[in-house]
Amino acid sequence: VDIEPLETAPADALTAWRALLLAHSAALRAVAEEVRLRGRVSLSWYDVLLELDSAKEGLRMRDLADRVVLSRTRVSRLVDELVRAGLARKTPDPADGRVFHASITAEGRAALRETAPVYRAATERHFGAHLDEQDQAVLTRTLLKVAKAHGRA
Amino acid sequence: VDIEPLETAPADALTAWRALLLAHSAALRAVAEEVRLRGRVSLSWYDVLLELDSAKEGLRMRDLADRVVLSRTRVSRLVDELVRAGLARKTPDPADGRVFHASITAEGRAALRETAPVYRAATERHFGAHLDEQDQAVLTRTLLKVAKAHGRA
DNA sequence: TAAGATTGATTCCTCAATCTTC
DNA sequence: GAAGATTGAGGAATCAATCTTA
Repeated sequence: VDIEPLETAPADALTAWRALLLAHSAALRAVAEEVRLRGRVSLSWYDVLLELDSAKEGLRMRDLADRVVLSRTRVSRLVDELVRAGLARKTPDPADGRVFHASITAEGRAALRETAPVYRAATERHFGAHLDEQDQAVLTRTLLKVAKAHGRA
Repeated sequence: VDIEPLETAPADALTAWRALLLAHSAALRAVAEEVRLRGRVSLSWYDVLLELDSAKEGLRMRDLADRVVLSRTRVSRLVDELVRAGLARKTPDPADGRVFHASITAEGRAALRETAPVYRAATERHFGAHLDEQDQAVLTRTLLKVAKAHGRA
C-alpha cells in the first residue's frame, strides 16, 4: 500500500461506503443462512464448485483462488474437503510438477444443480427483490468499477 | 423495441450480487490494511469507538452490537479489549442489573481523532476515488434500500 | 419465563514458514 | 532464486450453553 498525502474525501464516499458495509453484511448473512438450511452444500463450497464448473478444463489452485474471494490457503483446504466429499478431484499437471488442477466431478455437478436454485432464490429474495432493474444495472456497473480498480473482475 | 447500448451491464440480480461481493472484498481488504498500517487502532476497534462516540450517553451492549456489523459475542470481547486498553469503559446500569453501558474515554476519543483521517483517506482512495458523485449517490440510495429491508440502517 | 451479557468450544480465514519443482 | 501448493499456528467471528437479573 503506497502512502499518499491525505485528501479531503467527499462526504458522499463515506456514506456510500457505510451503506455498502450494511447491505453486504445483512444480505450475505441471510443468503448464507438460507443456503445452509435448504441447499445441499455451504456457500463456500458452492462458490468453489461454481468456478470449477464454469472452467471445464480444470483450474490451477492459484487461478481458482483468484476467482473466489478467498485466500490461496483457504481454497486449498476447501478443495481438499470437496475431494473428500467426492464433489471435486485434484490431478497433477503432467508438464509442471508444481501444479495441481482442480475439477468438478459428476457428483459435484449434481450438488451444484441441486443448490443453484436455492442460491438464486436466496439472492433474489434477500437482495434483488429490493431493487428494480435499473438499480441492479447501476450497481453492477459502479461496483465492477471498484472491483476492477483493485484488479478483481 | 429499443436497443440497449452494448456497455450496459446485465440487470439481473445475480450479476449485481457478484459485483457487490467482489467490490466489498477488494475494497475492505485495502481499507483495513491501510488503517492497520497508518492508524492507531484496528478497523474493528475504530468501528466500535465510532459508535460509542456518536452515542454520547453510553450504549447498552445489545444496542452497540446492533449498530456494528458484528455479533453480540464479538462486541462483548471487543469492548473488553478496549477497556483493557483504556479507550472505553463499561458501567452497570443502576436501574437494571442485567445491563451494562459502554462509553468512550478521553483517550478513546484521542485515538478516534487520530485514526479518523486515515480511515477517511483510505475509504476515499480504495472506494470513493473510483466513483463519481452521482455513482456514490446512487449507491447510497440503492444499498440503503437493501439494508433497511433487513432492518439495518 | 424471558432478556442482557458473557464464556467455552468450534468454525472460518489468513499469515508465515515450508516443501517441492521449475 | 522464484513460483505453486500445502501445513502449522493464531486471530477473527460465531453458536450454543450458561449465569444473572427482571
